[in-house]
Amino acid sequence: MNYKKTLLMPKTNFPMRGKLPTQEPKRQEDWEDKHLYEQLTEKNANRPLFVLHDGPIYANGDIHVGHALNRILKDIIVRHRSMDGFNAPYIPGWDAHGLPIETALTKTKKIDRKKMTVAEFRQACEDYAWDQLENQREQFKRLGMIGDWENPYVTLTPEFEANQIRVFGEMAKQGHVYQGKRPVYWSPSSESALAEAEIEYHDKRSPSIYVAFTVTDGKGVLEAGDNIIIWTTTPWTIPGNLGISVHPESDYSVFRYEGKRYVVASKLYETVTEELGWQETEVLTIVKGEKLEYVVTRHPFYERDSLVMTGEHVTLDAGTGAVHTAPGHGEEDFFIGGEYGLEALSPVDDKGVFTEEAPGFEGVFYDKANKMITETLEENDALLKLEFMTHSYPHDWRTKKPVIYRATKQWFISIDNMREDLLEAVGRVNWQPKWGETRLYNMIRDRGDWCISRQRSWGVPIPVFYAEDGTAIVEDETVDHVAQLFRKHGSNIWFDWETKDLLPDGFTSSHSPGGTFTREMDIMDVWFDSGSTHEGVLAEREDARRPADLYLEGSDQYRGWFNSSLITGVAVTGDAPYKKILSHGFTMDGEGQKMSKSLGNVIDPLDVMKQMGADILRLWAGSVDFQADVRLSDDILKQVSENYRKVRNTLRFLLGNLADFDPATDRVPVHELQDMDLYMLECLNDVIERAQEGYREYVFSHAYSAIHHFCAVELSAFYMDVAKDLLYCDHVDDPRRRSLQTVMYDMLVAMTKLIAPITPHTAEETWEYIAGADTEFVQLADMPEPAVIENREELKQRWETLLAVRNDVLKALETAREEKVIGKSLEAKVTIAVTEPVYHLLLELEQPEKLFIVSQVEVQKSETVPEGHSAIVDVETATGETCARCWHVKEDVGVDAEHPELCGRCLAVVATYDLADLEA
RNA sequence: GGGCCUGUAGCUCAGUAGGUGAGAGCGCACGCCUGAUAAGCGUGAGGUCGGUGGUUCGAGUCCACUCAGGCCCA
Repeated sequence: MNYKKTLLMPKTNFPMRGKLPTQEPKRQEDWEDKHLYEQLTEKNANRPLFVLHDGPIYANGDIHVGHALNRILKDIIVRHRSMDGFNAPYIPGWDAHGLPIETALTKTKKIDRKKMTVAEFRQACEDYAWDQLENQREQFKRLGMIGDWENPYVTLTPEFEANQIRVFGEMAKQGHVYQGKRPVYWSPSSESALAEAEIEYHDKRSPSIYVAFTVTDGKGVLEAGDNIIIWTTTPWTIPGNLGISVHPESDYSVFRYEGKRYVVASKLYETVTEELGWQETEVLTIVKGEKLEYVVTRHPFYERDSLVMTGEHVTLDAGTGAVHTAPGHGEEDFFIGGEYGLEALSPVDDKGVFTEEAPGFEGVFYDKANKMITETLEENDALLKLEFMTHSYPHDWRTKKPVIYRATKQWFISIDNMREDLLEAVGRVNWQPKWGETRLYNMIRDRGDWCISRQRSWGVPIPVFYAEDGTAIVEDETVDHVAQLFRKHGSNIWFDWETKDLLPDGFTSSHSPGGTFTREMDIMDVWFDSGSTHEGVLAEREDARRPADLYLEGSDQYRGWFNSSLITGVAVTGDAPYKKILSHGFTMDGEGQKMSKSLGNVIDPLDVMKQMGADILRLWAGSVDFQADVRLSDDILKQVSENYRKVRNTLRFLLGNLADFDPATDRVPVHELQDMDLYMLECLNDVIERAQEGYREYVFSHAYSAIHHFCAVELSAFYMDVAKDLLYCDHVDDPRRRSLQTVMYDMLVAMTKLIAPITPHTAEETWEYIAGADTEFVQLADMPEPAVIENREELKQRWETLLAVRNDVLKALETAREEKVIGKSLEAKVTIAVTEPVYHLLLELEQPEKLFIVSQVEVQKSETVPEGHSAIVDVETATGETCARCWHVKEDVGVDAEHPELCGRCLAVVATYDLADLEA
């Protein structure tokens, strides 16, 4: 007869394969329909708050794998903390202002900015931003993220803008805000500043000139009358020249030509003299660049000094090694000039025409002035050579005309007067990894002032008014008023309303006797937007708190959000807006190289979710050491899928074998558990402790490996393999079986909870199948507590010894298999010789053959065992008949005539079943 | 060029405060099972711990340099 029907085989509808790509979206809909997030916050309402403050994502484009990594990590934290005794809200954030949106709009959509007002254009930007937000929101939800998706924070909302204005006002009040000059890309043809992204390079024909600057004070290194030679392709910037830069580490040659002395970098001496066509030159001496610092030369045609400075930016691959420096006409020039206290002289107006600050050239277009200036240089005997060359030069991407560097008035945040406070605040923050502190510290220590002006449209206006005499008005009264207006009407009014309507009623100023005012048209750097989230979100919302417990972003944000938030936070509250910074690395390809379209090694998270499922991507994120850079490739995903399968099948096996187990009635108390089951409960305790520590300390890979290792090694390869015989063959109510199931049930519940933060879809799916699960969603349950077990150490040692014996048995069985003595292990009888203490352990086992999954075991004492082994194992064919039901080879098979194929044990079990029922 | 970081088996990770032979899982190879079956089990082969040179009785673990990657600046 077929006794298979009398076996208690695993029974479950939990599918072996998850079909994640199609199942996950349904589950996500279910979460939404049943308001899982609201249920969660309600349930945790009275628990301590844990605020993970979300850094805003820029509202443009599809999410990439970096976003996915960042947000999955955050979701793991939120989900875990929510199950670990905290109220952990998640408010997703979007950065919705800024140039990329302007660019996307003008580029992809057919919008002609020139035909619309600023306010209209800004409205178009806002519409676009909301569309992008919607798209990204769906993609994040597809990742399985839990959070307040209906009420995210968005930097373009009136409340947020109002708060941002207040941050600005507070900083102004404390004297951190000032107006200064700084060179920016300027397009005379558009009469506006351009961003880097609006520049394209084309070939341009330019004059190339060598100019001599005569030394007036050689500082004991050079002689008055010596001539430092510079080279430039923009003669028109000579009126703005205030200095000459040399490299401190390079050598400079002083040489004689036709009675005059000249200076160039030694490395370029040959090329320069050749270029100038000078022969019979004579090198007189060589000076290191740093010695030339503070040498004074005379401007070639103005009555003013030109100072020699040293800078690392000076290169020796072209020119003379002495660089013409005009702080108002170049970024590097500006910075080095700043170090030496030079002003950003920029005698050019909006149209690119020289002002009276450039005597002799007033009213001349800069490009036209090139010739005049060159002639003036020649008249002053300073021009050594003129020729023309074609080179790559920045152009306005819209008008295709060349652009220039021009210093304009900008608003700055002064870092100098708050640097000490910032550095101290850095010291009070908890950093993970530890080096984050050094990194941000160095950055704050070395950073210059923060230029917050942007000559753009799509952003928060700088709330400054100007009086008739040009005085800037930044007062509490005006700033607060603007903030209130923005909160009510949005910031578009800044561009729509009359200036007087933006000022408080009856506002007057002694600087405006006529009572008229104008307003600043620059907007704020978007880093000011995101840097204000602690005010606009943490301080504003009921479900948040400042300082946040945690900020978690990619390591690029030390320069970005961590930085800007610190500055505004310290200014507004006196301290950092975060208690802890956790940072993650970047996602590289399988070889550790950065992903790029051209290399074709980019992995799209949307594809991964479509093909494998969000839980696979999440499991990847949970498995890697994210504090350094992480790798992602098809092979890595394949491996993650394999590991997922292992965990999933383990859960499935547990479910299947608990089909007849009702925890309410079938549970066995801990003190009545079989020893092996108790040991496994102890193993579960271990996993719980390790996984919990991994989650709590933000080392998810430890939680992941603890869970996976437990499934693969402890459960699948050992416990469940051994348990099958008892589960299948024993009587349903056999206490040994119920003991097993009790532990398996606890394992199932605990494991489902433990995987929930990383793979919520799979966890919730499993939860649905668990009989007696007391919450609707596992997310609403709490993390498992380790069971109370006595003599844990002793228990562990006992079983570790037994498992070591088992290893030796398995090896011996494999050898026997190779020698064709046996096939499956149940065909074997093993003789195990062990030392005294182990001998007793084995004897204490009621049925040692179960542990080794063999049919018969004989235990012997041995004085010694070979080094590295626990036992001497001999394998032979078991004696007797194979029981048709339990497949063990037994001597007592056939004792009952009615069931000649059964062993005594199976006979007893079968006797309790109504076989007729089973046949039917 | 500067600041910070990473580099242990094909892959993902462990390697405690320097000290018995460098580990795990996955993958791979070979085999078993066919009562977890597009599953399960076993055994095995894989590493000059990026490289070089030091410190030390002894270094994957400390120091210097170097190579390769990465983030942020210039």
